[in-house]
Amino acid sequence: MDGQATRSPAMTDVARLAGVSHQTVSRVLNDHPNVREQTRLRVRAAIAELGYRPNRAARALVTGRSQLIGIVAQNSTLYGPASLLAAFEQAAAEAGFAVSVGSVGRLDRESIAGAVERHLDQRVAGLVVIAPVKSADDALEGMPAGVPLVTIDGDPERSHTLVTVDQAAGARAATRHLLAAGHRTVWHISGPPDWYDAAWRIEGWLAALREAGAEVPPLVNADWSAASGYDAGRMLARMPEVTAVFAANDHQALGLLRAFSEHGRRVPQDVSVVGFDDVPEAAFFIPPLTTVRPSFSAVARAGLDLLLAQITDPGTPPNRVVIAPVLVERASVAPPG
Amino acid sequence: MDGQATRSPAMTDVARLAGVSHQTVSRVLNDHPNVREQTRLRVRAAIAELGYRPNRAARALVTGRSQLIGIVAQNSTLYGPASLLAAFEQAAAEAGFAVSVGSVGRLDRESIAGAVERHLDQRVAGLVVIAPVKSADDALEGMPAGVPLVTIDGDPERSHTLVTVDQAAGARAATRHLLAAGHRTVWHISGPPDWYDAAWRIEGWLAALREAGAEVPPLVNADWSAASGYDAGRMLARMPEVTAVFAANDHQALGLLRAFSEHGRRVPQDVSVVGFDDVPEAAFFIPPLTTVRPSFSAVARAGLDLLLAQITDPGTPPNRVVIAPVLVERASVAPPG
DNA sequence: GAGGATCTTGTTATCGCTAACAATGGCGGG
DNA sequence: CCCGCCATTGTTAGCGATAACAAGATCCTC
Repeated sequence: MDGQATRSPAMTDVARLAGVSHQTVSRVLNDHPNVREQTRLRVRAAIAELGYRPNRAARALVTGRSQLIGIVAQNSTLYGPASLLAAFEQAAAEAGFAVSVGSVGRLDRESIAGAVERHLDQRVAGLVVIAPVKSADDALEGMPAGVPLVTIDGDPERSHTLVTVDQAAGARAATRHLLAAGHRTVWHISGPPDWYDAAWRIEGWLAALREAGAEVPPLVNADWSAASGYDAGRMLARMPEVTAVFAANDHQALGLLRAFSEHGRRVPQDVSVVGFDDVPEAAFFIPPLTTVRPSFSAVARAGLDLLLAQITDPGTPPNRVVIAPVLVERASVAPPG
Repeated sequence: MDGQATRSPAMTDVARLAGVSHQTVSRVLNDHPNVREQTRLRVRAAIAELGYRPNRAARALVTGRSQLIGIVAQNSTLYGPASLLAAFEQAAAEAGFAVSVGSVGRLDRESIAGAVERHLDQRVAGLVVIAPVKSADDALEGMPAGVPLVTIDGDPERSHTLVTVDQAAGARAATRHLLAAGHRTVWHISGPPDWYDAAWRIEGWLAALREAGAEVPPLVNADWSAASGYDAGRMLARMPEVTAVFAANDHQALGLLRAFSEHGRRVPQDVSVVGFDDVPEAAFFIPPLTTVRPSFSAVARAGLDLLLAQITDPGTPPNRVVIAPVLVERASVAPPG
C-alpha cells in the first residue's frame, strides 16, 4: 500500500475510518444541525487523521456553485488598479471566495471580452471588472445576463451595478484648494481621454473654475505617465502666467515637478501643484505633493458587498455606490507670487 | 420553455442537437483524431448554436486536473511583487491556465500557510510563492510533497525549485559604477533585514567594496519605503564625507533625494545616488535616477516554465534559474567634489 | 403505553464530464 | 471471399460530492 502512489482521500475513506456513511461526513462538513456530537467528533478525527480535504470540483459539480469570483483588470502597475486588485483579493478571501484574476494587456474590447470569456468558462459565481474606459464597458454588453457583475469606475449610464470614486468631487476639491490659495486660475493636465476617470476629473476641474468665475485655460492632454507629465511641464514652465496646476495623477505631477525644477521654476513659490491618487511616495516628492486620496479599500469592500448581494439573491436590482475621496494637503501649494 | 429558467446546456444537449453521442462531442472538444470531418463540423455548429461551454468542474472531477495555478503574494503595492504578479497572470493565461491569487497582508508564517492552504483546498495544479523572506519559506516546509512549487526570490538553501533575480550582481554593478565614477567609498541604505533581496543587495555592495579595497562604511538600516529613505537621508546629509549612496530600492532613493534637497546637498554634484528596481517614475526623479533594472517578465516566464515542467512531469528535479539585472544609467551619478 | 413527531443515520440518484471498452462498417491481403 | 485491421461511433462506468428520500431510534404527549 505505502509503495503505491496513494490518491488523496475522498469522503468515503473518511466515512469508512469513522464508521459512518459518506453522507454523515458531508453533514459534518457542512455543519448540518442533526448530527450527534459524538459522531461529529469521530468524523472530525478521521478527517484530521487522513488529512482529508473536500474536492471543490465535485462540490461545484453537484451544487452548481463555484465559490469563485473573477476579476478583470489591466495588467499594469498603475497605482490605482493595482491597489484595487489587492484590496479585492483581501475582501473576497475574508468572505470565503477564491479569486481568479484575468489580467489584460490593454483595455480594448477584444482583450476584455477574452478575459471575461475565460472567466465564464470557469463558471465564476460573479465578476468584477475594473473598466474605466468605454471600450471595456462595451465589451460587457454582450455578456450573458444572469452573471452577477460589478464594474469599477465604469460608465454610470450603463445599467449594471457600479462602484466609482467620485472623481469629479476630488478634482473640484483640488481646484478649489488652489483657487482658495489665491491663484487666478488653475491649469489641468488630463489623463488619456478615453478614461472615464480622466473625463470626470476634467469635469470637476471645470466646475470649480466656473463656480469661482475663473478663466478656463486650455486643457493640456497627457496620459497617466510621469513622462507625459514631464512633457507637459516643459511647456508650462515657459509660461509665466501659469501659477497653479492640477495634474490628473501623482505620476504626472512627479514629471511636472521635475520639468519645473529644470526650468528654475520653484514649487510652490512660483507654481503650485496638486496631484491625484496619493501614491505612498507622494509625501516624498520635491516638494511633498498635495494630492487627492481615494480609498481603494473602501471601493473594494463596497464592490464585493454588492457582488455578494447579487450572488446570494439574483433578483437584486442594479445598484450604485460612490466613494468620496479626500484632499491631502502637503507642501506643493502656496499663494502666487 | 422559454419561460423557464433554463440551465446552461450540457454536453448531452449538444449531442442531441448534433445527432451524435455525448462522447463524440467530448472527442471534438478534446481534438481527438478519429472523428469524421463532417461530424466534427456538425458538433461545432451545435456547440455554437447552443452557446455551450464545457463545465470545468466536471472535467476536473473526472480527470483530476484543475488547470489552475495558485499564486501567493504579498498584498502590497510594492513595485516588485506587483509587477511580478501581473507578469505571471499574463504568462499563465497564455499557457491556458487560470490563475488564482491568494494575497496575504503580511509575510509571516501563518499568513503564508493560510494562503497556501486555501489554494490546496482548490486543488491547484501548481503553486507559485513569492517568498522573499525566511518566514515565508518556513511556511512552505509543512507543505505536502507532490504539489508542484516554484518560489520567487526565496532561499537558495531550500531544495525546491526557485527563480531569483541576481540581487548581489545588481548591487555589485551599482556599487562598482559609483566607485568607477571616482568615489572613495559607497554608503548603502538597506532593505528590511529579513528580506533575502535586502541581504543579497548588502552582500553585493560589500563584495564590490572589498574588491576595490574601499573602506566599508556602516550600514544604514531602513525598510523599502520612501519614508525610511528620507529618514536615512536626513542623517547622511549632515555628513560631508558621504559622496555616494546606493539605496536598496528606488522609493528609498526618492526619499533620499528629497532629504538631500532639503539640506542643500545637490545630486549629483555633491552626492551621487543609485537605486534598485527601475520603477517607471525613476526617470523623472530630481535628478533622474541611475538604478538597477530586474526583468520581472523574465522572472515570471522562467517561473511559469519551471512550474509547467513540474506539472507535466512530476519527476522533474528541483531546478534553479537566476535572472541577471542590468544597470540603467541616468543623471544621479557624477564624480565627487 | 400507543402514536406521532423529531433526531439521527443510511441509501440511492445525480451533477457533466472522460476513460475504457464494445460495436459497427469499410477496406485490403491472402 | 473471408478475415483482420482500422476508422468511427456508441455504451457504460465511474470521478466525489450533495440532495432527496427512507428508515430506525428516541422522545414526548395524552
